[in-house]
Amino acid sequence: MDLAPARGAATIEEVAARAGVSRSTVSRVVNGSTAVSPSALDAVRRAIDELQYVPNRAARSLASRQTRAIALVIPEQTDRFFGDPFFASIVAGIGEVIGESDYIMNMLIASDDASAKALGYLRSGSVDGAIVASHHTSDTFLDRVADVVPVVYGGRPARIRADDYYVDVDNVEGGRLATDYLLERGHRRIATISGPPDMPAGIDRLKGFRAAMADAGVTPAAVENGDFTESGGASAMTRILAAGERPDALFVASDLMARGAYEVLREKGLEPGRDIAVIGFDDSAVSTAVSPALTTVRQPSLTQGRHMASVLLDILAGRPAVHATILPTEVIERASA
Amino acid sequence: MDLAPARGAATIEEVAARAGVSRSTVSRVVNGSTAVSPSALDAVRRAIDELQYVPNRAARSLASRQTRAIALVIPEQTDRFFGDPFFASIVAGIGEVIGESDYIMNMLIASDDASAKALGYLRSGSVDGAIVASHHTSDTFLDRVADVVPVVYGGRPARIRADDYYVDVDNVEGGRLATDYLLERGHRRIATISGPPDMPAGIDRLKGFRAAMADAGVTPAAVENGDFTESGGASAMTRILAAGERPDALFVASDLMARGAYEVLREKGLEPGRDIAVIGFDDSAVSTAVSPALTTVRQPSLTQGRHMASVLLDILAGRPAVHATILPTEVIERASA
DNA sequence: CTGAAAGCGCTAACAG
DNA sequence: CTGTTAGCGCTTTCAG
Repeated sequence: MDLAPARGAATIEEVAARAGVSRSTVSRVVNGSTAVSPSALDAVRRAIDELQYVPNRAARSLASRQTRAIALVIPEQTDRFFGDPFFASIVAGIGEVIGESDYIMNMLIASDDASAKALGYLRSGSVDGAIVASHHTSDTFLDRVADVVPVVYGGRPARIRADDYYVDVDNVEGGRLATDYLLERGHRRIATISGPPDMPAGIDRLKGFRAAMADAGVTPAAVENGDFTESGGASAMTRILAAGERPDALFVASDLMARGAYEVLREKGLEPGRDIAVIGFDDSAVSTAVSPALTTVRQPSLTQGRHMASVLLDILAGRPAVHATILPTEVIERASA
Repeated sequence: MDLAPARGAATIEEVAARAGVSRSTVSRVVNGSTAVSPSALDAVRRAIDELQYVPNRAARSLASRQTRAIALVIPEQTDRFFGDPFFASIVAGIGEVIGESDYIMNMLIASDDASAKALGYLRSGSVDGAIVASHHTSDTFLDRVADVVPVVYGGRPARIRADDYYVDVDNVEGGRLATDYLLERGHRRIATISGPPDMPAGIDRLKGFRAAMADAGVTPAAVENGDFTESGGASAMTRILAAGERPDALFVASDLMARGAYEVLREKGLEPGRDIAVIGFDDSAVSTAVSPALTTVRQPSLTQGRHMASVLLDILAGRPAVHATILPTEVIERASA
């Protein structure tokens, strides 16, 4: 705030003057062009250093028509975003890959009330592309983003369009695996706490559950939907228990909801893993934090995040990119089922 | 991607042409100037609508020398950021206030390996100001941010400079309150699991602990530092128990660490709240999620977040802003102490 | 109330 | 290898 190029950073012009070259030459070294003589390169580097020069991003993007920035859009309320370990993994995976690129990533929490602003931002040419971390069928504003910049979705979009890009886990298969696991162990009064009916992940896991049950000729004991939160899982559990005949096994579409179910079960004097088999979905940190440790369907969220980022980078680089990537799931056996 | 202004959004020029006015007039309506005739205003609005015009942010910021964006910098590893409910509250508070302004907020996770990139971003004129959500003494790169844009720190900066702005909770007082609470209930063999020694919040809470103990003429049974994570709390607890005489009370500098301590205590057959009094710090969601519910020191994180955002908005608007805001803490009595 | 003109700081052909 | 010349899309005086 004192020495250095005063307040109001140095410009390329000043660097050029100090190095005794033209703006173009400075621009070349900044952008790593090889066509610069060693002496010029040296002079420019020194000047940049002395002036603490950092190119102005707005000017750069205006001239080059690209921003070297991507947005990570989170269409969720803040508390759900932070409350679910799933997002932590996704973000970590994305951050890892973007971190190695020369793009900067900025996260936008686009909860309902902030979606208009987020949309405006994305449409104003502020980023070269976007990753949308989760998806509700009600997120219509997202469609308008894809009209302006390349978008990669986390999870199958509610309405797939031919040129969409997305990375998903095989939720249908995961739901089926979980259900088969329960079926194989002789359970027949199987209930499920499903995900929200407005999210593809929720819909697909339930679909897998239903398919497995149908294949086995077994009728579901109960189907209640939660919203992927702990409290949502708890109230779904309460409803199931209130409904009548107690199930002997339970497929819960997310670990967090399973934790909520655990609590309700215990309140009713039912011990998970002993009185009722419970299998979750995610294999997030909560599955080992609860007791008994939760048997669950593992979904590779970190990998999913990495893939999303790679696909976007491919698109931006003009490389051929895969439209649909589906990652496998597997049952992780622990103590609850 | 088809109709509308093709790919490559409409420009102000096109809007002006369509509305039959000059660029200046379009600019005026976009920026809400009153000096526009009703008829022109109407024509421009219609044109904007038809063309789906959104001003280019780069061009705008280049010309106006402001970005209408602020950065929320998180100098933490991704897993700690997501793992600690403290950040959820801070972000929610900030988001709330920024959401009502016409600034857009972008979150930057500036973990060690990403800090150079983040710094470059902040210095490239991409934002008008920044909020730094937490602070380690090792975060020297942050000092260089403050040289370029106004910064508001969450928590007292490690080295305060005269013109710094920050919003903190009274950590020293909080540590003292917690300790006094234990002392007043007759405990004398009091240990503490402190925060990381490189974070002001950790340092200050420990300082309060020490001051209260000294005032009471009692020597601490043990002082072990954790790192504000659950596992850090667990290993600190293990060390305390291994060290010798078992304490009868424990002040843990964060709820999350207290949860870790709970586990270790139980493994050793010690029941929190019965065999050993435990008081935490934060009053985050985990304090009621654990059993027995954790007596803790409440810090108003949501409020802190709101304040941080307000201060930054004040600065940016050229309004007088408060340099240091210190928020009060209070003990919330529950079952563990 | 409105248009013309002059940049903001940078990149990108285009000559040399 | 290097400088010159045009803009990128917008805001902002300054006249009128």
